[in-house]
Amino acid sequence: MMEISKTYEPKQVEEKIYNLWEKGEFFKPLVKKGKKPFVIAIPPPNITGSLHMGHALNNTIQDVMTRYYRMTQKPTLWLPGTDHAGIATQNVVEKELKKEGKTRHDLGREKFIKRVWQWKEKYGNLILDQLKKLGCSCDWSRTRFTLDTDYVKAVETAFLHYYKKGWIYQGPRIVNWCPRCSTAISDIEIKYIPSKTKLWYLKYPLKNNEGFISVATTRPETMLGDTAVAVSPKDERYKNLIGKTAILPLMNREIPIIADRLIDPEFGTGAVKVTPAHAIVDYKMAKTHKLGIINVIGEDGKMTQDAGKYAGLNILDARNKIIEDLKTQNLLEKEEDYEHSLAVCDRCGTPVEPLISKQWFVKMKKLARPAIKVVKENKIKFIPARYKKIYLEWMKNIEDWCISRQLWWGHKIPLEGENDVLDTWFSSALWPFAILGWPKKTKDLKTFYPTTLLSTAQDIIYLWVARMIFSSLELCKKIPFRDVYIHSTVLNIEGKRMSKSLGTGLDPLELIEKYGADATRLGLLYLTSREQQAIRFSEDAIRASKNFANKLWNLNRFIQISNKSQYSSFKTQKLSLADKWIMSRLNELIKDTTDKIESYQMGEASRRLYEFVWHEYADWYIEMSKLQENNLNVYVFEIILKLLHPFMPFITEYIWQLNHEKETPLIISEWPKTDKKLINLKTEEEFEKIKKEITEIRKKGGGNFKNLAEKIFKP
RNA sequence: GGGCGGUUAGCUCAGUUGGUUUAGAGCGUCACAUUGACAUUGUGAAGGUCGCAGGUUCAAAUCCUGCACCGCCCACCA
Repeated sequence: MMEISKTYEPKQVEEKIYNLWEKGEFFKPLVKKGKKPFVIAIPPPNITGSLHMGHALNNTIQDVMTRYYRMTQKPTLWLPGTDHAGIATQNVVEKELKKEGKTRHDLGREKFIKRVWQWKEKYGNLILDQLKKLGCSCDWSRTRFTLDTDYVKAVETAFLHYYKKGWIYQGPRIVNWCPRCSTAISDIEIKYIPSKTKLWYLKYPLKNNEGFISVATTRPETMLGDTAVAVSPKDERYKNLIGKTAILPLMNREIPIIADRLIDPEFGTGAVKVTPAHAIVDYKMAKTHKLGIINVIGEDGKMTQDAGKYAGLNILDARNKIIEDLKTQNLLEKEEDYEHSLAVCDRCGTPVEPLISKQWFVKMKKLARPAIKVVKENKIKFIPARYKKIYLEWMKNIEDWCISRQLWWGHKIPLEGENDVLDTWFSSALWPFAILGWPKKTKDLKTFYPTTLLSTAQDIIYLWVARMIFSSLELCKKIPFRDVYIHSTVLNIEGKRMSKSLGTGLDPLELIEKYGADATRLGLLYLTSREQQAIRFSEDAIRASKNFANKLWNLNRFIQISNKSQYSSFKTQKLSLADKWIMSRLNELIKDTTDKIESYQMGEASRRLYEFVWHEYADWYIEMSKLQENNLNVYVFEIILKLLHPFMPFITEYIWQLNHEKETPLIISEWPKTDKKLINLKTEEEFEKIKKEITEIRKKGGGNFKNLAEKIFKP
């Protein structure tokens, strides 16, 4: 090592160092007897995905934890992989086909699936390569995919297990239907967007010419399937109408007027049309009041034969026609502008159509009970703790889970003659144990299950976290993980969600390119704090971290080229006040960093490290070492490299390698231990006083440091 | 409609169980500095009635109540 460049160049270092780690197989766990392993199953990114800021943060967090525990010499395993992502992937490939002027039906099921696999081979590992650029130390030899042969076995086993227990049943039942994806979707795959529409007030004549009852609706086209009118039992206005009969206009069908507590007397006229086939609440009322159920909208989004003369029309045309017809019959009382939340498909944004369909469901009651218990009793801990309440609330009110999807890409439902596939999340729910070999009793499963930590985003708690918990408890009789860490959402500087489609996204790979992986990682963490629900991304933090990397680089340069002698061994009796001070501060730092990492306060840890390295070690100790006979520069610096390694793995390893070429690489070196005897608050106080005196002298424009130097440097 | 988080220097954020006479950091701004690494630097400075209104306390950015604004999640607003 002759010449070292004046600035740190991440690009020349990162790939080289990553290859060195992979070659050395340091990402594989070293299993030692009697040592409890630390294990993370990665939230498998969709094969359609590319790294976004949320991934960058979440995987940095996981890598910090992994690298830290690896250095504490625990057997440490971070399991990677990808998710086949049913709807998402199918949509992407369908879009590709569309460019060729084809639909999936032109290809047929078999050829289409083949095509998706081709797509997967080509692009499916892109995101894993991006994780490598970030520095993630996953055990790539254990990479899994949710449609691997073994994984398919696991899914089948799980399905049959539930089936044999009688917990799986088939509809018909009302489901959320996406007409564009032409599949059922679950409640949590819906999102709501604000939408401007009209509220139409329709007049339904009462039998025997006794007048009218008015109902308000945003969906007049569904009236064709009405089988009742409902009012609140508390509503005085309608008391005498309950039990009477109304005539459904346009269809001339007699329908009862019922009372149900689900009706809010404040809304509209207080009377509501009941369409059990096309509204979830109405379906519930139909069950309690034993009402008829009439399908007037089909799975293709068009009016069915039961819609009479409107059959075959699409929804909007039918709506307009019906409004027109009601107007001519003088049955439209009024219409007003109305804003409400429109339910749309989370994947494609198409308005969701609730309809009756034959689907597969998992009964949730019995699965939920133990999943509530383990969280209530803190067998599984949520961090931040507030998510515990959110989880429990959802689990307590859980509905049966619609697990069939009318897609081609996914796990086929094991049953004769079934064409449907399973909800992607049914397979993701098995992730932490399926990737370790379940249902086979593998060595890995025995050694590494249950896992230690699940780190993920808050929007996935129900969709995924909850389902892993009940699946594992039922199928493995074990919790899937001990801690659930919910990281902050990364917003842009305006406080808006980062999103590619909104143009508010920022590509972490560009940041890595521009500032280096270490700076990207440290900068992101620097912005976070454990309890924070959201953080605003600011490129300044990444830029500052890049400068910090450079500072570290130059600290090394200085230490290497300075010809000061180093203390060969560390002996307390010979130390100067400055030495005692830095040792005291250093040992406090070791303790703080350790505590903060273990309690998921990585933002705090990174800020603390930054502060110490730059403003205590560099600005004071290194500066003073220039005046002192012997010093502890190297000793302190090597501990700093270790403490920083989980946060900035590339630069720390590189510097370490420059100085320790043939020794143990930093990645598997031993995490430093605190020596409490060296923490001395009196020394620190004394030193702080001198720092203040020096600052005062500087303010006055310099002066004589001789007396102070005596105090500081004399051993 | 319910639940939750936030509101501290121009910007992004710290501030541990309420208490070291001047509330911290990074970025930005200003002044000065090239004397053993780093100008991606060093030294120093300016900049805050801690969202608003009450309350508890000897003492509140920190606890309580109400309100406002921003954001997130949930929900059967027809």
